[in-house]
Amino acid sequence: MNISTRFAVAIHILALLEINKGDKNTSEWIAGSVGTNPVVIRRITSMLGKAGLIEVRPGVAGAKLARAAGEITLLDIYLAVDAVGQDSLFAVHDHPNPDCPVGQNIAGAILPVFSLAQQAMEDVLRKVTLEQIASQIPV
Amino acid sequence: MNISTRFAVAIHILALLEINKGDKNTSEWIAGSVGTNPVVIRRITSMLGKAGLIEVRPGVAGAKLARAAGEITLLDIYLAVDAVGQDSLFAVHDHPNPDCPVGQNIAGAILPVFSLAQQAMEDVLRKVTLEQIASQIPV
DNA sequence: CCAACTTGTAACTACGTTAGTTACAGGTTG
DNA sequence: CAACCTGTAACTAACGTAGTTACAAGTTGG
Repeated sequence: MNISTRFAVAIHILALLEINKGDKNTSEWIAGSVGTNPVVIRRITSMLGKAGLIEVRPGVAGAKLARAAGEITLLDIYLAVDAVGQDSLFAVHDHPNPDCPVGQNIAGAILPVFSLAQQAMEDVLRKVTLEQIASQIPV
Repeated sequence: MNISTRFAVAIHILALLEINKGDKNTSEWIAGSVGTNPVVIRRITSMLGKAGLIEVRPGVAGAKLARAAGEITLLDIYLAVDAVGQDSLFAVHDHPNPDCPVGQNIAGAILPVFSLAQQAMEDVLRKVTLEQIASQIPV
């Protein structure tokens, strides 16, 4: 299993908004760069808007960053598009047998490790800003 | 999206084998502790066997660890059960527009970060052994 | 040697998530 | 007011997971 392309597409969209400042970045135009359908873009910009990362208004073409690219981290984007859902990155089976010592204690033994592993991944994303990504794209 | 319970169930199975050394750990018995169907267990023990983590033989009840619990890491198990598939943990959209500077360069800009994030997560799993998990389960 | 048991695996179902699509309501603007 | 946009519902197809039944093939004790 892997994390949905929503996350990568969201980064793509925000990088576009940063680089094409001032132009009219309609969902149709963005879709042309991403290689998908405008509705897919609008679904994601809607999530980014609700998370406060961009400003979008119904009826008004385009969108723009709500704050500087240097102050938007990949973790912000990851959270905005619900990249791993509300659950943990790691799923644990629901009904271990409480009458078995292992069944009773396995969740308690592995959940802390799972949590640390997920945090380590998210910490990497927290340290990278949209500006750092955009700076790698030639104008 | 999250990592399949196969991973957590595999850890559960191996912890059982470590703790119930000597007993006959049939797939049916293990299924009782995990709270699932014996076939689900056999599917996973088959993967663990192919990865060389346990010894199983058709027709012979039970399974046992192929090496000491202190020498089996959670990363070994994670890889054995194909927890994130053969692809990266993070998916990237397939058809960005090569005629757009962003479309052309976005993958190159984000893949290294995705790779680092995945590695950070896997490094945590590498540092935890099955023995450490099993030691948290009272006998 | 055979009856009882086991593993390995195919095949099927049900479910949830994703991505793509069409359609349309409602906001905006020249 | 006409032309354009966003937001979102609804539907489809594809894919992975988990659970299940069924059965072939291996093993073992009496």
